[in-house]
Amino acid sequence: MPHRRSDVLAHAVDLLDTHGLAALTMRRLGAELEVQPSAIYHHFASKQALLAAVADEILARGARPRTASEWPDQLREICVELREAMLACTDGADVVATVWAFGLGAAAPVADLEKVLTDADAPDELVAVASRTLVHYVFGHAFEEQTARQAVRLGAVDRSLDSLPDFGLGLDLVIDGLRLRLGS
Amino acid sequence: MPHRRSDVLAHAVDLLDTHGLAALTMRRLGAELEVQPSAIYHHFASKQALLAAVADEILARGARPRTASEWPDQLREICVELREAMLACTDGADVVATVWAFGLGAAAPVADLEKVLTDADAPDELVAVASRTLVHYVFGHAFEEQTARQAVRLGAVDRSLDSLPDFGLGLDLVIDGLRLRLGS
DNA sequence: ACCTGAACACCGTTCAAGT
DNA sequence: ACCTGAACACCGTTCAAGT
Repeated sequence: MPHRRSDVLAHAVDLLDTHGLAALTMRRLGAELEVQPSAIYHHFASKQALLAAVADEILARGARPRTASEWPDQLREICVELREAMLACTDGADVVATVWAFGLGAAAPVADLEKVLTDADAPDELVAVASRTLVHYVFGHAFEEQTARQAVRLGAVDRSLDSLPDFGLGLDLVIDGLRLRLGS
Repeated sequence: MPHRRSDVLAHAVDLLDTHGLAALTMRRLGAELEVQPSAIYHHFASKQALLAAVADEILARGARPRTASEWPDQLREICVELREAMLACTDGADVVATVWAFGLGAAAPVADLEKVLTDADAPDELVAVASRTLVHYVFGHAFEEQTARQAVRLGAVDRSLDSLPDFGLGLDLVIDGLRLRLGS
């Protein structure tokens, strides 16, 4: 029976979560689907396009109802949701951050942050700086945490995980006088 | 005539800077050195080990005299130096951030930040949080900027570069009440 | 619409053997 | 100490052809 694009995508996320980014190859994915690698190109133009869809899917799966009413809380809510969506999938931070940096997908969180700031009547320039700075922090923190965990799990390295600070611990970002509270 | 480890490393950085991370393969590097790919394994245990050395070399080449006397300026000095070292080499941010996250190298900037904060009598916990937060910001910003530039240069994407905020523009980080000024 | 089969041009790594 | 040559087990992608 033929596969749909969504089947291919679901198997790709599965493969990523189960065996990591290195195992997410067109050939292994083909094997998983019991199909020739070339068949995947019917659904996705390239591996990059597949990864972009995977990144969006990781974010979609992490979506949660937003409850905060004040904009500083709304910003933190978006950051925490982004962070947890990425950490919920093996190598999720790597995939999402890379796809976003290439401008190929994973644009929703930044768009959401920008909307909150715009609605809060922040000046345009600050909207761009603040939302990017926030995702830089979230990506950096999540990527380090996830990578360090992997490295330790693989026994590749003896880095202590104790020194990894919790997310947002006591942290504020102040951009042009606007204070963005991340700490709990 | 035989090559030294330093020759191999220099050619690796060259290859990275000239043709990007995708071109930095053991086989191409071998060809560049007019040597079999397997010969590189005499100097480096693996490609990962080579990349770690490349990351350290990128940072070493970006080293500059430190002139600031106050600790907030010293922190910014380290961040700017790190940033510029990474941006000076094609895919430098990607290589340095990845090697650092894996705990395989590129540890000097964080160690320097920690030293400045320790000398400024910051409490231990804050030293760890603050220095990591700073590099997360620097890595995130540099990685996005470098990747976006590449994507545009390759014509892969039509992302506007205008919206990329300058580094540290009007930005302060406040961690447990300690204000770290990045903006100029 | 969805897939096969074969091919092309690559990878990192290992290892016995050479000088 | 430094390298060769050959092999192993892989990659992403293309494309004519099939159903």
